[in-house]
Amino acid sequence: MAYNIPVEATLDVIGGKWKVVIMCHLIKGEKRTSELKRLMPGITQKMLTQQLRELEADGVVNRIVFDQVPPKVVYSLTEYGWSLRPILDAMCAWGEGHIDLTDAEVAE
Amino acid sequence: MAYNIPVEATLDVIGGKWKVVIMCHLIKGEKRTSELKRLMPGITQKMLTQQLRELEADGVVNRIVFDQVPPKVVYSLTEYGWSLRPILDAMCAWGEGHIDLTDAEVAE
DNA sequence: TTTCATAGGTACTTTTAAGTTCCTACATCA
DNA sequence: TGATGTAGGAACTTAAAAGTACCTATGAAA
Repeated sequence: MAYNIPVEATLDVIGGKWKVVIMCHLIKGEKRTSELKRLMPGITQKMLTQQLRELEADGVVNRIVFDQVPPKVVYSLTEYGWSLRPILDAMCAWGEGHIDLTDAEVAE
Repeated sequence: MAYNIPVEATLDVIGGKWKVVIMCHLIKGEKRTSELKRLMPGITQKMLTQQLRELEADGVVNRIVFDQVPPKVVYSLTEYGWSLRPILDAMCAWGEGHIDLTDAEVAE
């Protein structure tokens, strides 16, 4: 598909409500499914799996299944996923610097 | 509202299908509504207005109305909006470097 | 033996995002 | 005179995203 502006290609990969959050967690190291769920109390099992599948299909996330019971699956960023790091870092940094300043700065 | 991770604050402001695209255009200079519409052939008048209103409400975009007929309205980034620039730059750069490499790189 | 935790799958519903169509006002130009 | 461009409002519909509830398998621990 053709884009009107290159940044749309980026949005295709990291757009949506959860992908950036998931990747921000994976930046700090690989995580198994249950860890991610705990880190994101707002996400449902279904959405987590779905988003991880899409990230995997885009080559951004790696999925490693351990053949054991109870099941163990570990997710991590691929090399390709690491190429998104400047974006993730910038987004995280901005968020840290502007949490609720949207409201608070007016009062200050 | 409380966030589980700071980056959610960022997503609150620039999340969605159009906001990043709009801001990427505004980075290059102020634009009037019709210009933005031409730059984004896929957006509808309604969505454009709606997204600009939200960006304005978040203090990211400036709206200047010229009292003339036919109407003229010019949008630009506020100083606060400029603080998002590192994110926008990173996203644009990634998009430029990875357009359809998602498909092409496999073939190569 | 029953319960628990794990990593999902499936079917269904709800919510939100986005799109469509039709409307206004008025100066300008053909 | 009548069409054109501008910026947007309002009502309505459709599509996509997200959520809910319930299901599986199995080894280990209580």
